Amino acid sequence: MPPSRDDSVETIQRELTAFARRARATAARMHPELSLVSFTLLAHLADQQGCRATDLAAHYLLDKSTVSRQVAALEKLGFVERRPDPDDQRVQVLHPTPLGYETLASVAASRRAVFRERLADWSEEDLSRFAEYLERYGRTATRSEK
Amino acid sequence: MPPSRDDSVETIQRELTAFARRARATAARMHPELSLVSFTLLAHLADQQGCRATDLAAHYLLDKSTVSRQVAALEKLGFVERRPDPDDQRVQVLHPTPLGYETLASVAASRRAVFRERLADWSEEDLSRFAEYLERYGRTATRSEK
DNA sequence: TCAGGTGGTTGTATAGTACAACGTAAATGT
DNA sequence: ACATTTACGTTGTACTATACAACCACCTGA
Repeated sequence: MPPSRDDSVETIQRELTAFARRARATAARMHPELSLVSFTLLAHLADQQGCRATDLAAHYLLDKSTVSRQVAALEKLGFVERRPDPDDQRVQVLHPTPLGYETLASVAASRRAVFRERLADWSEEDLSRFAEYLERYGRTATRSEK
Repeated sequence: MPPSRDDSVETIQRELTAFARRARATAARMHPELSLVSFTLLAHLADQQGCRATDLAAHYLLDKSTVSRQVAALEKLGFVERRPDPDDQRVQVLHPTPLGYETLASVAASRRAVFRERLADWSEEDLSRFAEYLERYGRTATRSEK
């Protein structure tokens, strides 16, 4: 007998919740030097080739004060540098430093390794379907939070 | 062209991470009276029909001090009661109170509603496959953290 | 030009978490 | 049987991530 719609929803909810509960601690244990949040912010900077604190806040639905402090921490660690915006003196354009890029690459690699190992015995087809489902879920979830 | 194995792994990682980052805040906004963690602990008590603080800590990989404080908070809110264990005076068996069951049911219902709405336009087949994938992922993830 | 909006920091408060030290109770080994 | 070790739980302390509010400096448009 196939699971009912409600059963599936229940399972999805339970598993995502469990994952959320574990994620931070796991990430922190794996990379004491770069928390889940810092990692994400730094990755975004690398991806965007620099952006403003406000952009980070908007993109991740964080308060600007939170971003301000996270960025300050990243700067203190030497992972991020601030460049003035010639068109607007209020603005600081944030960029990863070479050390930032390096650290990001190494953390990203080791995170990837963990996931890859964890998903080692999945078929290619299952992997791509799982990825698709998560993206789809992420799109609606993000939308409803805005 | 189908995505490569690495692309899929990358996506899965990114989406799960994004979800983790959002989950707590979202849950807190939805249910100020019962955080994600409290909810989870209370749900476990209901599910197990009572258990010890140590069991909660082991099951959720939390420090016993964390559990102690969470339980104290739940008790203060009137959601949990402690019963002595006749066989071991050190032990307190934790049970949801009637109010605890009630609150749990209402929060669970509203959480379910959010998920149901979010997944409303998914086909039954996609839902059940997504649920399966998450369970499968959860099993390996849990194992590798222990 | 000046009123209101924007970018960012800082003060304050809260939740969740870990680790260490502790008290008490049970279990174990000699 | 007693001493040692282990187990359960609490409390003190500290840290991270977070939000909100107050603020300053700067920009923009009527």
